[in-house]
Amino acid sequence: MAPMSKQPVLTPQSEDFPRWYQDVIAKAELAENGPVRGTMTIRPWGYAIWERIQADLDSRIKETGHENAYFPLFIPMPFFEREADHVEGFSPELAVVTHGGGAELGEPVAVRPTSETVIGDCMSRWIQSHRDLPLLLNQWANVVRWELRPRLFLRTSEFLWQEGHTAHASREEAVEETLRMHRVYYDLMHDTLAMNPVLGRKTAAERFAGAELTYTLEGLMRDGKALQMGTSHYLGQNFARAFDITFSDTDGQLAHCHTTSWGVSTRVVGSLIMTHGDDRGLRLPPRVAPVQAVVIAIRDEVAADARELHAELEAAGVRSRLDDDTHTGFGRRATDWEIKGVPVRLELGPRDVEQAAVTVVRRDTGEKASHPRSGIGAAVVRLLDDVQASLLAETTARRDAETRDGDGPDAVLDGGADGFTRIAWSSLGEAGEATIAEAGYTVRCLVSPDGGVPGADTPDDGLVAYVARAY
RNA sequence: CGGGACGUGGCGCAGCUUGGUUAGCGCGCAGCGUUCGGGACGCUGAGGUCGCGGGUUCAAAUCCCGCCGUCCCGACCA
Repeated sequence: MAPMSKQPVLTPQSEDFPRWYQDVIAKAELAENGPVRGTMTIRPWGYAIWERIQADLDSRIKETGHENAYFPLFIPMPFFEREADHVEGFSPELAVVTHGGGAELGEPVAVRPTSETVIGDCMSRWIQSHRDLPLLLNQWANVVRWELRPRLFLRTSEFLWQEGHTAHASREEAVEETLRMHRVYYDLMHDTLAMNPVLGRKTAAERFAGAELTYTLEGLMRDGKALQMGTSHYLGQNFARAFDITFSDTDGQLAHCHTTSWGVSTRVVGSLIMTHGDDRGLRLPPRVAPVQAVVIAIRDEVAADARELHAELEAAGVRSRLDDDTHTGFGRRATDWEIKGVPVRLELGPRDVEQAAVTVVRRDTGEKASHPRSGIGAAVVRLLDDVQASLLAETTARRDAETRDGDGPDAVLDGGADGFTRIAWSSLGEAGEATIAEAGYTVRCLVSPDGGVPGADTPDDGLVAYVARAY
């Protein structure tokens, strides 16, 4: 057998990365374009991945004391106009419904691009006293932002996400919440998705419309471009003033709340593809893989053994799938599961059965080995942990190798470099930020010199800018 | 909205310049058989208002006009 040596099914990454991305999405059956430009049909395999992310993040959100709720899709237009920066930021991508019930509406309604406003409106009624605080809410929803240049998962006019919205008595508490959720996102990405994003604070230019502070998680994709994978905002009292979210404090004084919002969307599926994928397809970290191990029965006569093996894996706690579709050639099936990114493949043929063994292939390295049939469950569990760890190690090493230091705008203008360039903010500034923008570079975030996340009161001066081209 | 391209079975394309039999090809799909340890092969078969509307003509996928849609490049974005 000639291992791993077939014609590429996908466009190689080095040849045309965007094309590779599209190929993987199509061939792994993750998603496709919807009939309306910018919309996305998420296919079962893609949705299963999202559901794993969702389940993981949902439990983290609940563990930190938040409750899920659901707010309306339609929002009165005037709501947006109450917060000046917010309207300005979102009006270009707002979808507005002008007709309903066969007639023109007296008041057009917006389709939510985000829910600060409708939720703010509720908060103003739900909060009366400091005893009602903090109010910790989250919703899972779809939102619509009319996009001019859509890309599956990365930028679609409609996408799925989770948006947390909280209200607090003090700035200190709200900031703490903002940073807490920023950290929760990091845990999700690092521990579950095997990604190692750079954590930092957005510059004024990149801040969320209506926020005082925006914290971000910036991943580095395999083509050297950065991707914002999640954000957490301290909204100050901006929305509290706009929506009259007030409470009586312990002294009986009426005060405005401090609010936060934070979100992670189906975009992370795109980042998963571009962080771990290789020329053979997707490589899913075991913890998000809908199927962690696939048992391929090579020939009909081993179908019963394969079924047993599959049951054994399930008993060991592995999300296993049996592929006994021997009608389709072995090679075809092996490649299909590879493209779909299943972390471990167990091939069972007559030779294996004869030797009371099973051929085990790990997706990340392509390594193929024969393993005794006994004790296979525990061995696969160990192997999955290994794959999880090595994907994280690989992407971390890649990020570090593609991060360099520079000084001033010229650091990127001269080099035209991929990856991150670390530049002291003091040598860049808002003028430098504008200059590099013309060459397609942006300050992804500001980080403390020691690599930590800058606190809310840490001034920009003295921080280090991570600069990159971004999606 | 500015610049460029393209709409032909599910997908990818050819045919159009020079109008003329039954609109082809690859992949995919269905049935049968041979295969099966890295995207197998053979045979048979299904599937098309040639984006839409109008015009020219004996005759339009092909020429003309209009419309619609899509994709790529620029200004915004989880």
